[in-house]
Amino acid sequence: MGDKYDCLKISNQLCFPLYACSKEIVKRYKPYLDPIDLTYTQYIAMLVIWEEKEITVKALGDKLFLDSGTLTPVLKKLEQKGYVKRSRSKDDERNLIITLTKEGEELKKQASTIPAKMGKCVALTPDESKQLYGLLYKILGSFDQEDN
Amino acid sequence: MGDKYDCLKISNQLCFPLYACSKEIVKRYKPYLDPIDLTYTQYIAMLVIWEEKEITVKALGDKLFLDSGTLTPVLKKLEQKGYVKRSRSKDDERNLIITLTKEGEELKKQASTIPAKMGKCVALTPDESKQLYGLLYKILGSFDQEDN
DNA sequence: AACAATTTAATTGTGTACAATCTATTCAAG
DNA sequence: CTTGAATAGATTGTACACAATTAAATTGTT
Repeated sequence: MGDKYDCLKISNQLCFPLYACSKEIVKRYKPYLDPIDLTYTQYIAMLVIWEEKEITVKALGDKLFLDSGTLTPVLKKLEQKGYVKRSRSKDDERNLIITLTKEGEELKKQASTIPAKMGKCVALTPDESKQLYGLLYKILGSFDQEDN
Repeated sequence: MGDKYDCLKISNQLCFPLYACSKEIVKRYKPYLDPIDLTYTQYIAMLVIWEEKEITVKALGDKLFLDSGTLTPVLKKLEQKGYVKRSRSKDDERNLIITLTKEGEELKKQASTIPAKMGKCVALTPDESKQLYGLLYKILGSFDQEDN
């Protein structure tokens, strides 16, 4: 039992269940996001925009761990759907400021029922969820540091 | 503190750190996978193929939580790189069997150093890693059940 | 002021992911 | 044996995700 290639077994990888779990949960958002015409990526962008009211693409990217290559098309989509406005900062023309439209603000009400519905789909006790949350943010925190 | 929209705060989501953590770790595989000319998806496919020696696309998809829409191009790429062979089963022509080539088998040696290198990049104690692993597979297990 | 270095977004190209559909093969009921 | 249902892969279309590059604006130094 156990040769020198055991380390390559899929069941010995930590990254794989992380990757699979993430994908499977994101997939389960779809039935709840379809009615408000958002994809998962658009949804988490909206979460931050709802919270911040106004944010640059750079700051949004830092919070979501996404770069402009991903965010530019996502934000153009959200603008096209009428949920946000994109405009350059007067202070510094390099910055693109994202702000909410009235429709975007309205959407918040409908979205507010989603977290509770999704909570039921994760088969963990509240305590286990808290543990998982803590472990994930411990990893993410270490990444923030190494990136300075 | 805490209004009725607190549930929408990004810091109250469990899925988001899962999604971010998965992406960030996958990204950190790149320096180790580039030298053997594999992407992360190609790598996890190879992990299973190394283990199984011979597997159908369907069985591979079940293990990786991926469907043929994703796997077909990935496996064609791996074939093109000379690491695997794709051929229909004689028993049941619907099944496509993936087998290792000699080059694919050789690659295993070079890949075997990767897990240890990646282990260092995750800032968890061995005990925490075990905890995280357990929680993730608890979630994945519950998904397997609901899918029958 | 002048210009090199930095910063912010946008763009381009490659590679997933996945829903929906299609095709070929096999299975199952009559 | 035959037709309808089921199964396995492939295909198509949409949407990320990210590396690498580009372009515009700003900052720092002289």
